[in-house]
Amino acid sequence: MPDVAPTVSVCEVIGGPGATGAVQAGSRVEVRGWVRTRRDSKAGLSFIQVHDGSCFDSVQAVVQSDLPNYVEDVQRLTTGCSIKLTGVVAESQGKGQSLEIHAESVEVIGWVDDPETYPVPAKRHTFEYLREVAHLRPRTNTFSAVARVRHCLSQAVHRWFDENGFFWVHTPIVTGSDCEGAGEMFRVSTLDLANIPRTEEGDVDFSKDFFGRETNLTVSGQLNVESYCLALSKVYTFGPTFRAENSNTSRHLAEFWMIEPEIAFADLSDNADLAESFLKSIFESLLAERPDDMAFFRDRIDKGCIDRLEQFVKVSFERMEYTDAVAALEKAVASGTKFDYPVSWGIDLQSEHERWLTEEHVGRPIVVMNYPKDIKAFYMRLNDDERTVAAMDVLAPGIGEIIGGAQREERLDVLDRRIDEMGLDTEDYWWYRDLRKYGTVPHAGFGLGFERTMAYATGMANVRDLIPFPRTPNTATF
RNA sequence: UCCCCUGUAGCUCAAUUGGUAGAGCGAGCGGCUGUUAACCGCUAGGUUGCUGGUUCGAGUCCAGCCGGGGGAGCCA
Repeated sequence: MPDVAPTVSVCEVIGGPGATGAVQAGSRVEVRGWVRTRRDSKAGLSFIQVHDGSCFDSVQAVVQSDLPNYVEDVQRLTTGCSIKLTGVVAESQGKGQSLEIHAESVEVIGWVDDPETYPVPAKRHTFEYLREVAHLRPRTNTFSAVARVRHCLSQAVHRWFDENGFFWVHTPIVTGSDCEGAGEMFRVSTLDLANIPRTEEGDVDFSKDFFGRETNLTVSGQLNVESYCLALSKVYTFGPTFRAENSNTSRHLAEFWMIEPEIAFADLSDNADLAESFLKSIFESLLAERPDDMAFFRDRIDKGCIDRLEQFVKVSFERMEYTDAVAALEKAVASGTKFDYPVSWGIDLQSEHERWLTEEHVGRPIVVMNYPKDIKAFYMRLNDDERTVAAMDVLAPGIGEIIGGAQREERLDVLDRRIDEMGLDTEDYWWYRDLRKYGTVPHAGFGLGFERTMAYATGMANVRDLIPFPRTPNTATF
């Protein structure tokens, strides 16, 4: 018997997703991880479930009572203890797993001081409770699965863009642009709050601040990424985004991650094509790479999640003009469907309308295109009808809007007119306008909320449970 | 920010018309078992979110505050 056993992951031992197959029955290995449960048999052995996060399932270690530290250590193990064990991988005699580890030694690395107070014992917990122990919730089945899915989708995002000729652009987190216009912003400042410098007029004197001007956390990388788009043709951002809106819903976070591709020499239809093939691809990757976690979400969280994704990657998105969407809604109202908000051309679609369109009307993802110009941002391209802009929203059943995007206004005169109409100041957009002065091209892009995408994929109902440490109004504990 | 619901043991919840708190899970101890949401028995554990009020008496009624959840708006 060799003295050294190679250290391997639980995933390698039990042959989970992505395992290399290097570990077979008969291999002698070392495994490190945390105890999920311990079951004693008075026949003189204990069963320890060990997880290390490398895949969904834990591995069962079978420990005989003749180990020297069986009584003083092994029989005192409780949920959450960290251990290092060596042993031989073997076919299991019991049901529930095919392979297990017959332990030759068990070393306790870290005890759980007081099992009575361990916040995540092996029992059911509500998600609300687990948010209060966000530092320990990744040890639960659900949150380790969420973490792996998050990683898998993140990698799939970068891989897809890379393989399709996109460049990842790191747009700034701190922005001096006060004109991003996508909601309330968090101020970034080093001014002494107890002693704020004032101008002669009595206003806050931001020239004394760190950047010599007013700065905030970004609400979108779009304006910045457009400049790289008009040089590198196909670009994207993927990073944190901050909104200081006082939003208290299962779909909003103050800090969330957003994916924003931007493509040059492209129109709204190209944009919708991009959204569709991109989304399909990352979901295909998820289905292929995390069957263990997805099976868990199907069994315990949302029965339909796998079917839904399999459908999603097969079926083409429904595309619908805003005008036709409103017509469909009006027709529904005429035949008895009740909405809290009235429907007519010119309104922004309410959540209930979007839900009806995607869930009732077509039953799958839908791209709504060409919205009235008055309800959309200044930078969206004005259509020839002069009433609508080339905007699009992708709506998904159960989650609502996951993508908002548009073809951008590339004509300087029209852009200036729109800035004017919106009561904004063209001076503030000098560099953005430069992009239209010097070699402008039609271009388009969109923003995809990463946590919402995860919610759609997993069936998890609240975006607060899809980001490791959620930030919401009144909550930034961890 | 608005509307609704909610706050009792470590966790999830009970407590009849106001009469000073119970269960399940978890934890500890013991029994049993190649066990696996294990099972059986025993034990410990609560100034009922906070402050004030009504009452002989408040978990229960009232007011304010704080926390949590759901929905709306805003959006991703």
